[in-house]
Amino acid sequence: MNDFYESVYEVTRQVPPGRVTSYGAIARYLGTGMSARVVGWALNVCHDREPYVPAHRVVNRNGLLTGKVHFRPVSSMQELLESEGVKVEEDAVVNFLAVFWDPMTELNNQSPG
DNA sequence: ACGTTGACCTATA
DNA sequence: GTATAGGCCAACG
Repeated sequence: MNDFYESVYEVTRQVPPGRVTSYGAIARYLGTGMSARVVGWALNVCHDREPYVPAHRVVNRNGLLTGKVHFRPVSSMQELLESEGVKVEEDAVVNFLAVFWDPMTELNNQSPG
């Protein structure tokens, strides 16, 4: 698999439980060289990746579980998030701004507390 | 090789 | 805030 995909999974796995990030955030973190669409595709094939990729922790910039339709069962994505503490209503993350996790800000310059 | 589609984001009115 | 248009890259037909 291309290093690009691995990078996407790397960042996705970096997302802590109880938090969520957006495709664009991952794309931008990698270097905006690619589009957020490709990130989604990488996550689409994540079901075949070796380590477990918490793709359910990735939502669009609106916090909507647009990718839930690709989970089996479809409700697994929401159940997984809720199981981690992320409340979900109407296929949308509750308090998205609070649980929002940005790799380019969390990984680049981790606040010392 | 060409055209269409897709787990998206950004800019403009 | 809502609605419309463009860009980006990869995979499928």
